[in-house]
Amino acid sequence: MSHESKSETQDPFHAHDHDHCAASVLRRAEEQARQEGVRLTPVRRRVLEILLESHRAMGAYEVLERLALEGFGKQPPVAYRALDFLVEQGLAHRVRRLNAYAACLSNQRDHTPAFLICRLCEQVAEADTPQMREALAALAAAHDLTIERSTVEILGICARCAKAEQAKAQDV
Amino acid sequence: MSHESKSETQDPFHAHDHDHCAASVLRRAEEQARQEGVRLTPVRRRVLEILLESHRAMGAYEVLERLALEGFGKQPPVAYRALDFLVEQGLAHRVRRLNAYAACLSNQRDHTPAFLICRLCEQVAEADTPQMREALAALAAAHDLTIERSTVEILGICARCAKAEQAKAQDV
DNA sequence: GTTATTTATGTTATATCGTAACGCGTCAAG
DNA sequence: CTTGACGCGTTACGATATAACATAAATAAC
Repeated sequence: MSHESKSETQDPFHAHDHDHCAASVLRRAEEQARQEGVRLTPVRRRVLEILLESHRAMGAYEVLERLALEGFGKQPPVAYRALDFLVEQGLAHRVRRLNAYAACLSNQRDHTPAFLICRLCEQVAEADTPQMREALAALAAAHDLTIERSTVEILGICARCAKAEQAKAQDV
Repeated sequence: MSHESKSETQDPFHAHDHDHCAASVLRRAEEQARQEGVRLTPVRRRVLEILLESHRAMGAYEVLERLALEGFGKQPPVAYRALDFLVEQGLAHRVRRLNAYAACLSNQRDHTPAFLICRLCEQVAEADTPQMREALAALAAAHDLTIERSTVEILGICARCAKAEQAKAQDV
């Protein structure tokens, strides 16, 4: 198995070493928790692992179902609290268009990436470019608004799914 | 009353002729409905008017309450349907961060503006710049994603509220 | 080491947001 | 003047999210 992945810019829409990518996020989570004096408890860690199983964004209730099966609490706050913790720590992100959560794949502590969402396979990629940061800053400046948080989400169809769709259309 | 407003880029965070701004949107709505062969029925028109009363984004149930008081239906679908219609026609936008809706203040038929939201006064401005469009396109291209829809929302504090906060702090 | 304090987990209950499905009325086309 | 599409209203429900409180575990104070 090749380890060519630059853990900086994982892109689920293209081939990557997922085991490596998941493990590296978990390692970072542990280290970060130690450093910041917060606790990566079993539920919290497990939720992160669950999110890391795929690059799909998962709804809170979907996560909760998994937790319940594994002997954790069965009520919504259990999932929401763990997810909120992960989001606060920058270990996961909330994808508003989907009312769902995805593990953070970057190494940066405080970043507000853009999300690229494939409507068909539901995979989510994050991206953080200077160009976008500048565009956001320019907008805010033009309106005299002090930025506190920003949301950038792009919904579309990834290359892999586009190709698959085309193939399907040909078959008919 | 001065009519200096360029109906292209209304900015609720700064002084503008609101009556003019609301009236011009309604005029556009009527014309557009005629042209596209869709009907701006009483409920639909009223919802647009309600949204236009302020530059705040309103929740569906908030709109519904108003409709109920005025003798329209009292059940959620009444509000959601009218709002969906307005969004489809590009006469209103959905602000995802707030789970709420705001009247469209631009004249463009199909546009996907960025939203600037003040956390304190809850006013919402829309903005559509080439720089942002390019940043979005670049992101999508970099990930081989075909854009279908995009969401850009900036939450912060507008100049007016920032000033007010400062004044309050001084008083203490 | 024991006690006090904080933090986390689990619960019940409820709020908030959104939609499916159906019946009736209205309007425009033939 | 009928028929078919559309819109409005309803009931009922599903999905998402949070408040409030009890218990247990971890950390801090003594």
